[in-house]
Amino acid sequence: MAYGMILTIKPNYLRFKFIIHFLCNTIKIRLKNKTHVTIYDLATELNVSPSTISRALRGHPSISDDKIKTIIKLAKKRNYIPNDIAANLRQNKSNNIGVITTWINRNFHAQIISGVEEEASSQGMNVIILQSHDRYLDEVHNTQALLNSRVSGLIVSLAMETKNYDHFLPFFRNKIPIVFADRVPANLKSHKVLIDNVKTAYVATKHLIDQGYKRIAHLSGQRHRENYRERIQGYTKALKESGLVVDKNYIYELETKSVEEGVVATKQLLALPNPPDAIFCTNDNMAVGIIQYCKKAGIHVPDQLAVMGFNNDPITTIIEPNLTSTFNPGFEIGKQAAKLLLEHNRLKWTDKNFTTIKLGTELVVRESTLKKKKT
Amino acid sequence: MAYGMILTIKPNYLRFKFIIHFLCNTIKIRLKNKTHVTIYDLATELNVSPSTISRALRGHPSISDDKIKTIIKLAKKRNYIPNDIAANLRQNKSNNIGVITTWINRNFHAQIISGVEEEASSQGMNVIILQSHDRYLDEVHNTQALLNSRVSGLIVSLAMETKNYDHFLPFFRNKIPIVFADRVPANLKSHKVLIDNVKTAYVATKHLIDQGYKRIAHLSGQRHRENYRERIQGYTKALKESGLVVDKNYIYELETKSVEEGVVATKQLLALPNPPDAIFCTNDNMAVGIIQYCKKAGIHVPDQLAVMGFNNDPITTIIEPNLTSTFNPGFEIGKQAAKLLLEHNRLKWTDKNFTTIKLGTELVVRESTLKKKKT
DNA sequence: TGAAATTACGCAATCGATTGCGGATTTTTT
DNA sequence: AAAAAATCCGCAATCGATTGCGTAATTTCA
Repeated sequence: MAYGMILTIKPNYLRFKFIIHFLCNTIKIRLKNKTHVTIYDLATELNVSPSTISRALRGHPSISDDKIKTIIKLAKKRNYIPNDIAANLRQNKSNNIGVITTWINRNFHAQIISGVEEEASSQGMNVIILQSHDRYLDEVHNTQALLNSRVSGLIVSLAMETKNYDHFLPFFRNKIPIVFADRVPANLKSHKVLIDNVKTAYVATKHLIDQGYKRIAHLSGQRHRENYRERIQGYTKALKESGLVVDKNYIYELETKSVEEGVVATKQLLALPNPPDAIFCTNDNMAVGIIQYCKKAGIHVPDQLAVMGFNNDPITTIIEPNLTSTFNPGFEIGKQAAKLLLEHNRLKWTDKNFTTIKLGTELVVRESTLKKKKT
Repeated sequence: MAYGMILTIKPNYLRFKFIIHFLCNTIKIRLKNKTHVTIYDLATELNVSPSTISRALRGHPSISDDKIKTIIKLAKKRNYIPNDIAANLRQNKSNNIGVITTWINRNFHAQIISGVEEEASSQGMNVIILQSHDRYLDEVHNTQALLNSRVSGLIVSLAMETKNYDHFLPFFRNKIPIVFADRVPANLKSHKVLIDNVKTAYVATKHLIDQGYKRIAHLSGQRHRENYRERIQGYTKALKESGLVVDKNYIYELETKSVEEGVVATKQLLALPNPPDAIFCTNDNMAVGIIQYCKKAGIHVPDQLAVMGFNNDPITTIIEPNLTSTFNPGFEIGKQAAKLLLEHNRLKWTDKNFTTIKLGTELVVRESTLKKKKT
């Protein structure tokens, strides 16, 4: 018995409409047990074609205003929900963009995602987020998943481990735009949104030098990840310009850049025969951890040791002494990346005109690097 | 001229295969300009049916091992990428779940998302994230988008503004499971994963009382959001049990719970004829902001004023004095929510057996509420 | 008034993978 | 050796929305 069943008639069956109706009412065969209302249901009810429904719902000019109103009214009444999956299949594109980040719960990266989400959803796009946990294999796996789900674009912040970029090739092959955000690959032609790492690190180091610090250490990430290589470059450049020696023992290429790693490095540095009088960290967490360690160890910051961070995380104004850092516009990076991506999709794909956007940063001086105490 | 074109033959056209081939090679008509390889392409090349390709790629037992190997080999060679959109349409479900949160870049919520992502991606699901910014209209809009994209489930942390839950009804109607996480609706039957807000607030308040504080204020969120109502309940319960008066002027229902709001409230509290000697905040940011304000204002924490937070954010161990707070398992909430959701999808939908998971919390005592100084 | 142009809508193919049903071979059983 | 049972695979419908092409009906123009 077919109670509460819904019969949808596909176009190629329209000619059998009455026959099927007859059969249903006679033999009471359950043809379907649907949950969602489709345009065919609406079409059957209004005795028009599905094309008309589709066009009406999207305000196509070739449908009369009367009909449009009637159709929209019925759609609401029947709780019609457009099926994006079907539309996407037909149009060979999806309305979501993928984001591969390292860790969602790191402030700076959350900022980026937040920016992406804001821009994307303002343009009717959804954001699919995957984490690589800084692992190469996770990143590869993520690209695979996003490829299968046919995202219309990809925003990536590279994992620390990643050295090979072949997993991005399918995107280029299939003309799916990629925008690298913050963690970008040096030798891959693509869209990029990032900060000027060399300059930012240079300015930060210069500030330390200007404050009179002579032996400046640098805790960075691994050199093969261009962000850190460039920061090391900027750091080195500043030292050289000021006639200071660049000591390899003063440069750490950390794996996780965790507080623990930072403190271990600090201990080693301070145990050197000629210990540093300043440490420039590549993130704020480490810097804060180091300041806390110093307090315990009775080392005065900034008099005995200056500490400088990176990213201008909210914690910079909580730790005492307040942490000098550099403001990097995470939210804006995400926003620009999304904008670039969506803009790209409106144009033709050309391999040549990849855009690189470098956003400005700002040194934020606080007490942790001020040799002369504030009054 | 058709150079580099790919010809895909749909099943109902297989019989015209040779005719079409002939025509193409003769008239050189461009039939298609495809980017992605499909199972039809593979089928044509291997001279088998698309069904065989589909089954082979998914290891269906009725396909011989030989053929499976050949097909997988060719798929790799041709860089075949399965089209989830098509599969999803056919199967009437998608492989992504939606998450509506308030703010991605708030630590606690980022933790939840992180948990969701971890569990979901371990089960081959993608996570679509949308932000409500604590606004009702954004939340409604977000549900709409996720409905259209046919997510196979929804995880929601309610916006502060939300009082009406009708926008979730379509999900129930269409049997799309919803799991509310942390910010749950009291009067809606659904899956829920959260903490015991009453108990947690009770324990926190009790701790203050035990420390000897008599006039305890509470900065909370708006009462219609059940999290905050329940925390106020727990707070009230503790006071009453200890024979302390519950003063309405001591309870604030804040809108944004920002540092600014918190400090303004604190100033008002301290200006009362009978000012509080302890403030229990519903998040850590406010609490830290208040401590910082107290330092400027020359008010000693915890001697003159105790400050307690909520969530156990990393900043609790950075501020001085360290902030007493309650550990709430954000990551675990997200993970459990995702697990519950995916489990649900494997079972039959029944309106009756909604699950509520309450996760344990933990009071983390630090200096900001210790009247007798630590030694 | 007859021809040309508009208006308004329908037909059926299409996107790409999945799957119930059935059939042709081959293998096993009796 | 005939019958029964596996084995392996193809056919064509299906999911739901979109869209090029075509046409009937109506309006405009000459």
